Amino acid sequence: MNIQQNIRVAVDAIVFGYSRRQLHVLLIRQKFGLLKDRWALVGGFVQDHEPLSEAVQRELREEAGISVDYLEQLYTFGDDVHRDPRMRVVSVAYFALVHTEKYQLIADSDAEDARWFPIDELPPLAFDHARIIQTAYRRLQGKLSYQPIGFDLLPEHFPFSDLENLYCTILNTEIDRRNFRKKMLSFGILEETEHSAIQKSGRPGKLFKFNSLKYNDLKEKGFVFEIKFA
Amino acid sequence: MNIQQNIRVAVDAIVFGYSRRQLHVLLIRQKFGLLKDRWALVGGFVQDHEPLSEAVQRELREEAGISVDYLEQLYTFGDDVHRDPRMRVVSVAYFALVHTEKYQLIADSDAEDARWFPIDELPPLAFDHARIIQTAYRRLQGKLSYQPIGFDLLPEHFPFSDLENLYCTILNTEIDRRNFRKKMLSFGILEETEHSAIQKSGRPGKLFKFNSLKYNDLKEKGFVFEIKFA
DNA sequence: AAGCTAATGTGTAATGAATACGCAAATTAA
DNA sequence: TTAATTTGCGTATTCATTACACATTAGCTT
Repeated sequence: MNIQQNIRVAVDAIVFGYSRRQLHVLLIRQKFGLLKDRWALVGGFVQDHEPLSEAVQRELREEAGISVDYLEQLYTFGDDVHRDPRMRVVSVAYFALVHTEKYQLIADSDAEDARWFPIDELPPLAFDHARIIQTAYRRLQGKLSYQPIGFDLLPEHFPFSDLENLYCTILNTEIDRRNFRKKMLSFGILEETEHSAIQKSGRPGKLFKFNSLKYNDLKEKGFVFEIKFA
Repeated sequence: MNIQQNIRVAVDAIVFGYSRRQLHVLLIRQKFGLLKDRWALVGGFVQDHEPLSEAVQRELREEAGISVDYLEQLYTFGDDVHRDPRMRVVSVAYFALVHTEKYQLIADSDAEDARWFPIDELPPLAFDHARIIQTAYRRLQGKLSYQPIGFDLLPEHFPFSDLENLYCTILNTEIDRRNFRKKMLSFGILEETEHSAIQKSGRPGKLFKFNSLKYNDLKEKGFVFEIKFA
């Protein structure tokens, strides 16, 4: 096999977090090169004997100090030959979600020049990263309607209204609170805890937790977690 | 940017065809190397200044002499560092569909060592291509239920029963003929033609054609072409 | 030509899920 | 105490899916 190639393989991670009723994306500030000080996705070149998904996790650790709760391959960007002006780079993008607890940790430690941005207040981005984020956002919206993926964005215990708000903001739609609750509970993947959420006003709500065992059980049986809105 | 990398980027195409009530996959016989005479997917290395999708089309032209009607990126296989025993190869797999007319042309010209295999009668395959085909097959099954993608596997004019059989065989399920017809027609993306299909027995059926203009129109408006089965 | 078989084409009742609400209960703030 | 707010539960209506029935039109057989 004698084919010489001059193409680099990179990975990029679109990490989503949710807090203060907003969807956030993790970005890091470029430290070197032409695009110094521009904001960009976490990412970098893959090492010769490193599986792609491990490369993502390594970059997330090195550049932002986090490990994620959900990771899946999104898309490989390699049709634009000049994505990176310096050389031909094919980038395998991954789509990641983190629980809001970890979220806080990172958001506070700004030392590393890693920061969360609300999805609708993104700064100018390096390369084609704006487009990549749009692709990831659409994927998130799509997945949310037939997979209970939203729990990876919430803390372990949460009031029902937080879950409802998450769906509203990410899908950018209005939901009937009562029907949403009914449908979501009917899946049988939520557990009521003993704790309650104390609030500024109104009746205190019970805290729920996601039961991943029951979820996996149902998923194996081919159950579909479709959730629609009026 | 000083990072030396020794990873090759390849593309592979999973081409599906449909005929004689069976789903088929296009394979080519390896002519060189360790895996000589093994069957494999159409594919090869990407050239330095070539977009990924063009690389796929080039390989399809060079190795099988076809152009496809539908092409979309499937997944990038690069977690198994020894997929290809000779070196590290990251392969971007594409998922393709061809109309049955073209199908016949290829199937007859066996000269190039390109052949169609029924999906459930695949020969031993090179590399991890069996796994890749399984991934593609599942994607096809998934897509079929919410996108009218099946028309890319049929000739321009077809009787309704052919469409129904396509759904049955690919999804491996039984369908109520009457409800399927009703639902499919309700989308408004099919046109009745003047022609009829003459058959061995039974009342002759009208031939239909897929109206891609209407389809694109509805798709833009966010219409969902979901089709379920009992 | 009459009758059988096979496939198409249309209709309709029954079922079940999604939707649109109403309203009581539990808490805080005034 | 009262108003405001949020949770939690219930129910009638609407709409889509499902399960069928049956007439129609052809070829084939006798």
